[in-house]
Amino acid sequence: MTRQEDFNGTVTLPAGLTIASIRKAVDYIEHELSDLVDIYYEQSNVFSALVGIYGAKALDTFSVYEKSRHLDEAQQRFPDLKRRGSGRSPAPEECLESKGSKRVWALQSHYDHAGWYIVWRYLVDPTMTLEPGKPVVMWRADIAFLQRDDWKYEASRAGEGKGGRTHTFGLREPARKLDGKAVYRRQDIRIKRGKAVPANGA
DNA sequence: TGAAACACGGCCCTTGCTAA
DNA sequence: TTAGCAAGGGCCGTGTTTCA
Repeated sequence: MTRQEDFNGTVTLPAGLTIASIRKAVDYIEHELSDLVDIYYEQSNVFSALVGIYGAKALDTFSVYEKSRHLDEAQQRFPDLKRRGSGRSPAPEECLESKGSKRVWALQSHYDHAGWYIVWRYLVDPTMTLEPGKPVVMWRADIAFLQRDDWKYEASRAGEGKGGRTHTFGLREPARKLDGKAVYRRQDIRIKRGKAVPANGA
C-alpha cells in the first residue's frame, strides 16, 4: 500500500481529481503490472506504454475522469481521459493524458496538445526489496497542465534504407516545469546520476 | 563535477485511407 | 476485398553539450 505521507496535497490538480483517486490508481497500477513484469524484460518501451494505459484505466475507475466511450478515440486519440460530462470535444482544461516512464524528468509525445498530463514514474525492482511482492513500483507521479508552447518539435531523419525513429515532441525544460508538480513521491527513492534509486541503496 | 537538457539512434503497435 | 502505406499511439538508450 502507498503511504499517505508520500502524497502532496498542495499540488494543483485538474478539476474534480482527488488525492484519494490518485492513491487508488497508484495501488492499482502496481498490483496489476506485477503480473506483467516479464514484458518489461522483453520490450521495455512497450511496458511503459502499459503503465500509461493502466494509469488511464485506473483513473477511469476511481476518478471523475473517464476514457472515451468511442472505442476508436479511446484506443488512439488524445486525450486518454476527459472529465465526465465534458462532451465529445472537451476543453484542454478537461483533458487528461496518462503517460508512463522510467525516466526521471523527460516526457515525449507524438503531438503537442495542450491539457493536463499525469506521468507515472516507475522503476522495476526485480528483487522486490522496496515492496515485497511488487516488482513494479511507482516512485513518483507528476501532474501538470501543459500548453502547446511547452512542447518542442523533434524532427525525424528516418528514411528509406536507414530506419530511425518517427518524429516526436519533447517537453521543454522538463525538470523545471515539473518541479513541485509531484503529487506523489516516495521518500525512500532518490535521484542519482539521472536515475531513480533506493535512498538506502548504492 | 554532476545533473539536466538536448539530439538522435532504436523499437513496438493499430487504424484509416487509398489504389489495385 | 485486400494489401500497402501513412499517420498516430506508446516509449528507451546513449553520447554530447550546457550550466550551476
